[in-house]
Amino acid sequence: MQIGELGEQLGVNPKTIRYYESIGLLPEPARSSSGYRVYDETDAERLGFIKAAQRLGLALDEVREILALRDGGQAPCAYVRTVISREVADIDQRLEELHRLRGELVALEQRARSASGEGTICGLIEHVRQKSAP
Amino acid sequence: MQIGELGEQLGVNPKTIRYYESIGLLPEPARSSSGYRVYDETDAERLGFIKAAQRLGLALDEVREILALRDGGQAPCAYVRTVISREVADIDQRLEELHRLRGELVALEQRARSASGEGTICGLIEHVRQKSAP
DNA sequence: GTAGAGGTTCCAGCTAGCTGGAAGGCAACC
DNA sequence: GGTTGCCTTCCAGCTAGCTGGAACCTCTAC
Repeated sequence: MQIGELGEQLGVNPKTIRYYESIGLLPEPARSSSGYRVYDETDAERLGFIKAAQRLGLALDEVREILALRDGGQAPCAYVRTVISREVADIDQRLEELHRLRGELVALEQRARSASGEGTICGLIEHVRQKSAP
Repeated sequence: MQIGELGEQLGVNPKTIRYYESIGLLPEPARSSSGYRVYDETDAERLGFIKAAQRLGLALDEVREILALRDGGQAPCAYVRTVISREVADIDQRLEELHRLRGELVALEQRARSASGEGTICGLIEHVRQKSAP
């Protein structure tokens, strides 16, 4: 498939795909006779992985490192294990914090639910609306 | 406490704290007679919240919105509830993705653990080391 | 009273991660 | 064969989120 289709499929701008290639996140793809980039499902999976990791707050540098580990899957070693452990510990902390944040929000919502019946006017709206007004 | 101490406590650069104030994430603090910013535990808690939310991948704009909800806690209403629900749904998705990513990494580590005894040399090291070399 | 650490404002510049535009090539349809 | 649309490279510019530096003030210790 061409770059446009890949981008469409994953919701990623073709520009971004070329950019990822330029910084070594995606391998240089095959080219058609006319020079167009040609991608396959492996590329799509990889791009999906990048986007998922990114949504979780990983920097592209970290993603690159993880992908490198994944790519060279043949003979991992002690060093690799430490890299992975660090990453997992990091994720665990994020999980915990996300849980806490979620708890806070849910508690807020409880308060919202109990405080007002179906009222649609409150000071908060004004507050929040300021976002849209310059 | 002064800006330096607050920063120290939370691991945040004083510059960053002033920046947060300038974009409305932190309220304008009290000032000492000589014009120094003076903070209390409430500010520390708020800054901690901001940093936690940020580590989870929330943009400062979103953090601002959540803080606004929190601040105006007196009379939440229907609109507020929808904002919160959206945020919670978002978090749930992130939680799920984080779990998946964690699973992948742990699987990778299993492979590492079983493949090599205590070997410290492998192709991966070279690969990963390229990061440090220009 | 002077040195040094830490505070102030203001303004400029930086990194990460894209994104837009120019200038042109290729493919497919009418 | 011309138009439309997607592709190419290259280079510049953008937003978010800081961060560094200049120029100056203030507190504390010697």
